Amino acid sequence: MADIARRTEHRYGNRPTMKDVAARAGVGLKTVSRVVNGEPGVTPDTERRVREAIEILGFRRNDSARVLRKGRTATVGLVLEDLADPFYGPLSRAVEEVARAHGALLFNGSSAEDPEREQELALALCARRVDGLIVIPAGDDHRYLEPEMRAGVATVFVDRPAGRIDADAVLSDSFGGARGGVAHLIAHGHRRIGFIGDRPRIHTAAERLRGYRAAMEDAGLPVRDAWVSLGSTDPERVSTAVREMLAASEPVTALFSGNNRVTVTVVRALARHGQPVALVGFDDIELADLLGVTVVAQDAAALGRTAAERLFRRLDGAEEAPERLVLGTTLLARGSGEIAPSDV
Amino acid sequence: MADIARRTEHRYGNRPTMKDVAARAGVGLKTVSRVVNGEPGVTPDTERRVREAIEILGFRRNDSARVLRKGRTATVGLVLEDLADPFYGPLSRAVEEVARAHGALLFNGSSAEDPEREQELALALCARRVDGLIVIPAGDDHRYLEPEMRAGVATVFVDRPAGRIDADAVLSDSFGGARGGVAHLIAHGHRRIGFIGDRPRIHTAAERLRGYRAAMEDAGLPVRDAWVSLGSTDPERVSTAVREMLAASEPVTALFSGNNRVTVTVVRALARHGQPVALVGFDDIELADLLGVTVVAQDAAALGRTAAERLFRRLDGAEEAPERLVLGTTLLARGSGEIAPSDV
DNA sequence: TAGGCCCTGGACAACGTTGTCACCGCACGG
DNA sequence: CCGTGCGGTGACAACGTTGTCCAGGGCCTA
Repeated sequence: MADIARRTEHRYGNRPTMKDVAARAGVGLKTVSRVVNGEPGVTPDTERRVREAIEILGFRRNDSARVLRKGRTATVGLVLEDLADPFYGPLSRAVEEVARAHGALLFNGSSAEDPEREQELALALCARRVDGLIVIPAGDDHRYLEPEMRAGVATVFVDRPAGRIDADAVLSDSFGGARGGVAHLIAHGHRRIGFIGDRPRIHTAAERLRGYRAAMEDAGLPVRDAWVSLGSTDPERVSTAVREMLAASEPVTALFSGNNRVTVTVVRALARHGQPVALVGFDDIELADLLGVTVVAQDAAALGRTAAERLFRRLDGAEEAPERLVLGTTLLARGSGEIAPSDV
Repeated sequence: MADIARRTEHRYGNRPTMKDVAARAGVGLKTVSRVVNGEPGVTPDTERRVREAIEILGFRRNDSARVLRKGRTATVGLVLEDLADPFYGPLSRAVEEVARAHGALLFNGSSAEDPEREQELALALCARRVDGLIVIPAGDDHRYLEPEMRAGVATVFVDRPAGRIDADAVLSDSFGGARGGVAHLIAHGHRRIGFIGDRPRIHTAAERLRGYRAAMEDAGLPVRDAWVSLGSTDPERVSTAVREMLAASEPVTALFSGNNRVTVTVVRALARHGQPVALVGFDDIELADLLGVTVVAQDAAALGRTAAERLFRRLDGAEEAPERLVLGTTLLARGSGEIAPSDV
């Protein structure tokens, strides 16, 4: 009686366990375990009785207990920046597909570009004993993950490299992509080009800025301070930056925008502006083809897939040294990047 | 010795446990547990020794064991259709935010619109003993979840209702939204309006079709078979449907598209078509404002938030009867829906 | 100074599963 | 006819944590 009362108030509700199934089927506990796990050494008749009992009781194995015993969770965690950002959806989905192929489930979490929240999330996932972790860094110091990695949590960084530790990273070629995009504008006759990017402490943002400067320098062009704007991707800020660059004493005739969110705002701002202004954006955007927006596209799904494959190779025992993989970008010319300078 | 060897080959690598911490700090196991969980009854000095040991050993509590003991996992699962679809990103993010506020982590999985995969995923999550489940149904029979729900897994369906079981559901007003969108076209003078939607076994697709028919009937307009196209959202198929409707013996002068993916393809197809054709789409799309696409917008984030809040209310003990919540839609007039019929 | 109480700390069982090992009965070979 | 081997089965410990309960010591009060 007391026993029943205790079970009833237990939080799982009243889930049957293997013990219950065993009692019902009139067999031993271990035999149930064997049937559930498809292990050999059970007569067809016994197996049938066990399966009946499972069916009747609605038993489902408790993977928490299984994990505790086996040590592997068949679970990986993905810490990204913002699941609502259209760039991360395909990336996450690609990771999921690879995980699924390896029989693993996926935890998703957004850091909201906050280093503390990234750490909190990553460590919570480690406490859940994920087998592996894929992290899109928000912070620039990942030493907090060292004990975890030593303890066997496979870890791969994506989109941006890890800070202050040696770890796998899968990146897009931000520097080369931006350099190529800006060179494209220069090739179309532009000499005063503006750069509107994200906060420079974000690795990709800094790399793209570096690519912009490199392309300008390659062409022997100066870069005025008024042509570079870095900061949040807040539409208000970006719109202001666009307005100021177009109204500066040496106004720009073309813009390079540092990521998809900036590009969206810039496109809107330019639509309100009367004269045509050339634009190349980093990251592809849905419907950008119809709007004729030229972009430097990166393959988000490939980033996710590559990172996940590397993760599972490690989980399968590969002992390679940490490596940095860089994926190329593609310039998609659609019109906005091929507009000629309006004055000169 | 044998003990050490066994530990070493254990899959966690060599993670310290509370026992190890206790030994190191020279206290009892339970005292470590108390410190880790912030329970009272530990002198500051003892606590300090324990914390030092934790720091040195790099201990992190094993939540699998904790879960086994406590019965609650502080974990919820979200089964959606495709994380790469821009509609589901914000929804997922909204669920995550609510989960985070309740101290829970989120499993994400995509069913790829495959009922079997949906079931497989949902049951795998139940085996992991998620406290709750949010499901965007791919299938139309969810009786397989009955044992789980009886066993205490809180379950809320989103975007589409559950099939053959009584459960909470949070939906957008597909019927009303479509009816309003089509009425908008009619109000602008259209009498021959085409409908291009998703497979009709999907609840929302069927509802939107019903809304279309209702609006036409309200206005006393006939609906020709050639004006209705249902099937996959494959661009090939949708483009063909657009072409055929515009070339039919009674060609349509306006189109209503059933969801974001269809709309994207329709916009592309109409861009290739010479004459202007009116269009209203269900679901908002990024940059649709710049393209001037009139849409019936639903609030994906609100769907996710509402569902998650309901889930956690249940987890907090609310014993309300299953309920169906319907969220309204908003018609955003941007130009494409206000084009007058080209002939008549 | 004795008695009781509170505060701190630890021993032990339990959560539900899996790995190890030993047992039982039967067939087969010597 | 008995030993050997093997296939089928179950008892038991262990995974790492938390809840229960008890022990010991210091302090307060009568």
